[in-house]
Amino acid sequence: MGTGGTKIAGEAREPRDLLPLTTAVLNILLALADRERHGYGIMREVEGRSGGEVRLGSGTLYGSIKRMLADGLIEESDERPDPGMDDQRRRYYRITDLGRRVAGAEAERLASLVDTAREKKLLRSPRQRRRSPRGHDAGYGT
Amino acid sequence: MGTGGTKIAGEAREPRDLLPLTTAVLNILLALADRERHGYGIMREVEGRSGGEVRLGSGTLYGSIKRMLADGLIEESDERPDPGMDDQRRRYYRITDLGRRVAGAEAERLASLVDTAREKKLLRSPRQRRRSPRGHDAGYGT
DNA sequence: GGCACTATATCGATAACAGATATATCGTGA
DNA sequence: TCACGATATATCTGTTATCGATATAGTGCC
Repeated sequence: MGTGGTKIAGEAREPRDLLPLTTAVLNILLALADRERHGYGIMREVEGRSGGEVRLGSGTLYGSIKRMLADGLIEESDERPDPGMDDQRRRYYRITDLGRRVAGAEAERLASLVDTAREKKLLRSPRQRRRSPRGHDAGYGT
Repeated sequence: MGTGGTKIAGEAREPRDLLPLTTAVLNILLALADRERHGYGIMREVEGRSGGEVRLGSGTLYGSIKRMLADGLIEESDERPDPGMDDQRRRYYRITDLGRRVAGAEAERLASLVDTAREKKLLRSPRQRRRSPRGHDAGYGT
């Protein structure tokens, strides 16, 4: 995953063996952190959360999902979270405990880089809030 | 640059054309933020700052430097910051204004991801300080 | 002189990426 | 009912970044 990571696919049981993550993988884990979603729903959540700036190509999305399944970061769900709308093409995914720990470890790693950037005066505001105008989870995933 | 980035090498004049950055490129920019350094010195600064966890391979390092020069993120310096120790093999680099802006923009992007991870309860501590036992800039670069 | 460390650079194999393409289903409205 | 745009998954191709190995050589010290 890293582009630049040390990991043994399919055998890793500890978060650090899977780090660092690519932005795509981290974004997918973040999208799945609060609820199960299907691939296309993940795509829209990421795009919505970033205000349209981050976009996952379908090749990146489905390629990442395949690898993440093999690594045990996510797993497929049999449930249909949206009973009223049962599109049979959809495949839903759920984040695993390992996925949570890996995402947390990666976020800590990034937070450390951000801290360094602050210390070295590369970030203007010491603590800024930039969120998109509207909520980032309105309707995605259904 | 990204693994996953939209940029036109050599033509970009605005930070966003160069985003997202790879971890390697961001680390190099952070290492150069407070002083000029040569390649090997960058390598040790990154390793030291992360407590030995992040390591830049030489292929990654010099390949990144070449691209960053082409993109105008860094430039070569003629000065010898360490007069007493003048190793002629060394090539020193300096961060450019563009490099500063790009690093800042990237750090903001990452800070946004970290915020999302906090909101979704993937980070235990809301604000942690993890620095290596000793200062991270003791002696590197000389 | 000999040796470890410093220092830059390139090469090959691998992995991840974007975007295009393929295929098919779904919802809506003419 | 049929056409169409949006939804949805999947694969393929070309490009790029990465690691680790390899090459080459200067430096400091005993």
